[in-house]
Amino acid sequence: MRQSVPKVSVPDRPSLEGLEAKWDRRWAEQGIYRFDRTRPREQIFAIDTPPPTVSGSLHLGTVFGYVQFDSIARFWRMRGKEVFFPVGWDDNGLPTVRRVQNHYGVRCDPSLPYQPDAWIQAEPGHERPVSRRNFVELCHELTASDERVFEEVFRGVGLSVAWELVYTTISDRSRRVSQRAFLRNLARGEAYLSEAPTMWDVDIQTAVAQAEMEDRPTPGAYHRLRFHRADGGDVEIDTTRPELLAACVAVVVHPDDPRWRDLVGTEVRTPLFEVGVPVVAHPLADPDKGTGVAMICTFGDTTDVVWWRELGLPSRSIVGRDGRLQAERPDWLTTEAAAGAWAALATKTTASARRETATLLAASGELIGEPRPIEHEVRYYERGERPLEIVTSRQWYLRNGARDEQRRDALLAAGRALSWHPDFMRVRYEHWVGGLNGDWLVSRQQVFGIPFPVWFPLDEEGNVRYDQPIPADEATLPVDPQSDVPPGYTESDRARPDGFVGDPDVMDTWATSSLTPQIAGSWEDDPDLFARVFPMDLRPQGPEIIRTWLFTTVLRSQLEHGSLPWTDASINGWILDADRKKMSKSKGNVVTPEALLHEHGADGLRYWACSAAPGTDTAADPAQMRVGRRLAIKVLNASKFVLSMTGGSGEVTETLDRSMLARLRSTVTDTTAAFERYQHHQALERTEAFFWSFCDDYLELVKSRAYGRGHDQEDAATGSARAALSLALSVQLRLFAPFLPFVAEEVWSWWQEGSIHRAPWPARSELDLAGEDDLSVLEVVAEVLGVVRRAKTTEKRSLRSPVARLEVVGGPERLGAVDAARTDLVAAGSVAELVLREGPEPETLVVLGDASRA
RNA sequence: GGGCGCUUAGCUCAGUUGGUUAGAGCGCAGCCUUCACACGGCUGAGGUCGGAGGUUCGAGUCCUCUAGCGCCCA
Repeated sequence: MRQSVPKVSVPDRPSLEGLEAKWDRRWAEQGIYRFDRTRPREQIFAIDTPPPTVSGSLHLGTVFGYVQFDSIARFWRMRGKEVFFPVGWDDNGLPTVRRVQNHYGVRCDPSLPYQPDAWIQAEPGHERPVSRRNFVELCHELTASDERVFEEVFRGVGLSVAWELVYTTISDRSRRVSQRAFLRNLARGEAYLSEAPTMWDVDIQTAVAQAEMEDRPTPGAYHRLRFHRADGGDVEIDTTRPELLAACVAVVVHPDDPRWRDLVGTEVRTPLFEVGVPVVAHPLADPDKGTGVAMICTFGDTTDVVWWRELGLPSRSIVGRDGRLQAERPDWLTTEAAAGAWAALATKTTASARRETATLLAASGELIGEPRPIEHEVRYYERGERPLEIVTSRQWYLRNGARDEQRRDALLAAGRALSWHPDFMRVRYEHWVGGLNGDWLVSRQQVFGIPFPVWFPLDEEGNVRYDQPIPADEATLPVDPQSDVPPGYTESDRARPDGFVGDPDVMDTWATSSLTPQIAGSWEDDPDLFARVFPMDLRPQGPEIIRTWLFTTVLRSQLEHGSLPWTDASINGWILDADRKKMSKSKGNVVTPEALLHEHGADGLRYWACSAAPGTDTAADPAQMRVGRRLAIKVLNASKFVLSMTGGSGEVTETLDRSMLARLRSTVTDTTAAFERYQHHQALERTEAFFWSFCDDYLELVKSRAYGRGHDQEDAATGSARAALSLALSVQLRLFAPFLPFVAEEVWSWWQEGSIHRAPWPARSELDLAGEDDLSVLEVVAEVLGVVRRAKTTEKRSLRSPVARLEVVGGPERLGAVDAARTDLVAAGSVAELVLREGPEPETLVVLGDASRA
């Protein structure tokens, strides 16, 4: 076991200042993290990284997650794998639209003409209308500058990203991949167009998918309405949505409810509008709610949709896409009273129509009592501000197993085949897949997004033939059907009878994000690359997007490739603020990564992130970052010390040295196993624990010998210490490299060639120790040294003060261990006389020297 | 209402397949300065692992019930 030491160049006062900038620049110059695409698949570790949503600032949670799996990436790279570590920016869709509106103070008005050389200044707070194309240009402009800011942060925290692989979700490549995948879904019958009731955001004016909805407690009120029976009696019905009375198509009771059995099959008349509606029975009617009778409207909530569909009821829609009651009187309102009531409600928003309806009902005597205020859960778009309405519209859907048991089972099997870290996250996937209640609605009515690559023919009367979509030719992708022309037509055919129209909708952002492996791997554009990286190894992501990003990626991969997109998924936890509250902009408790990076340094911030277990919610704790920074400084100083004692070369012969290396060897084993199980926090903890005992005990014990005091410079014992120190430092720096890449690289550069981040991961074989002697020596001697220190501290002496007599009592093993390190122990403790005595109980007795000589 | 997770020292958290006196850091207390480190070092005090019951030779670690918190889905 020989360790040859090359030239060493250690700064006088090592410091963390400036390391980030220095090494980021050198890594870029030397292409340390560049992806070598010539390597075969089995030598590649491919990561499907989450593209952060491009907005004003990078969320700390994004940095937290990225740092964690960067440590994994660095481990595998040192392990000899070529790591495919791309990064993408999600700059497509509503968040970008919103940001552009707010940043520039503009809104998109598609009716305006394009202004080619418009110079639009940022005037937040305004709402200046601009053309669609000008708006899209602003989207590109702003996201490009946001992305530069994001990249700076990512570089600042030392992510080992292959920057040549960067992609954006609005780029031509992403458009091409999204559109191609959609065309294939369409060709295989997995995508279809359907006109159906749809959850609709009335402000943003777009359809919303199940995955993007959430329930929020919202104030409402029960109104008790008087419906009229044919025999002259009344039926009382509670509703929270009286404004939908004109849309009432039936009233419903539970089939087993004895109170209303006679009513079923009869007809009742609605209040105000005097429309006859049937009384029907359905098990979803809750006898305990209100009077046990509910009105069915088209559509007040999703239960209405179920009743409407299952009972074959007619459609009487009155709410428009703008969330207002329609202007013209519905043709089923025929009486004079009905017309009068409608006139008072037309064009009102649902909220004000609700109040007006209550007034009208009170006046007609058909409102019983006062409305009773309640708070109930109401469905919203997660980015929206008003409750969702249900409107009927034509949308694209993708089959996701909700209506197909075989497909659903296949998706559940995929979830079981995937390795989850932590494992319990799998349950969230299974519940989501098991609870899907409809196919995936992928179309959105928005300005900025990836258009559907289809057109529709018009018949001789100018009607759109939605049943005969014209798909784009794959070779022409990406296309914009608003400006491009379908095969076999010319631009002059647009919007003419016997001509065509382009599909005006864009895809849901998840319809693109679900294809990140295909985008990053250049599916079809670069088949050689794709074959080398797909299926990938790891999908790291946050827990909140299991039902969206993770599920949809599995779905698309299964539809297109019939395989899982990756073998492992690692789910990181939430970031909470110091008070353990979830960080959010509205609470004003968001801490920016830039500020933390500036204050604690990259390695300090990384230490905090890597200390957290996968899947565990974690507080943004500055104290933990300070600890990390302190560790990095300690690495600098301890390394400087170690390197001051190396020189020449030697062989590790001393038992104490061998004992230290044996412990390091088991640290390497544990750390490697932890990384292989995606338990980066355990790897860090083991490495750190070894390092501190290395500094506190081994360095203290060995430094006198390593200096060569009282020996010739080339003494074998000195040579042994120096070789062991040198080897231990090399191994420890490499163990720290995934967590503290800057300080590890800095120290490495003092005495080694090349980057530590391409150096081999420490192997047990480097620490192969011949011989069978007792390797617990360090443990025993460190314990004795601890007793000596305690004695000095208790007596308030300096640790350098002399010990007159040190007596160690114990069995032969204990005494043998102490004897093996006798010289080191005596030197480290300033011991005048060391006595070993056999005895039944281990004991250590310290007699301090004369205090005056201390 | 269903599901998942968490509950370990004052605080923030580790604790792998159940196995010797339950670990770390912060904070706290005391001590030590200049020959690696004051952006420091050493030493110490402090938990019986939310509660109850069970399985076991043995449980923080498995099972049942229960309380509180968080998240997801109804």
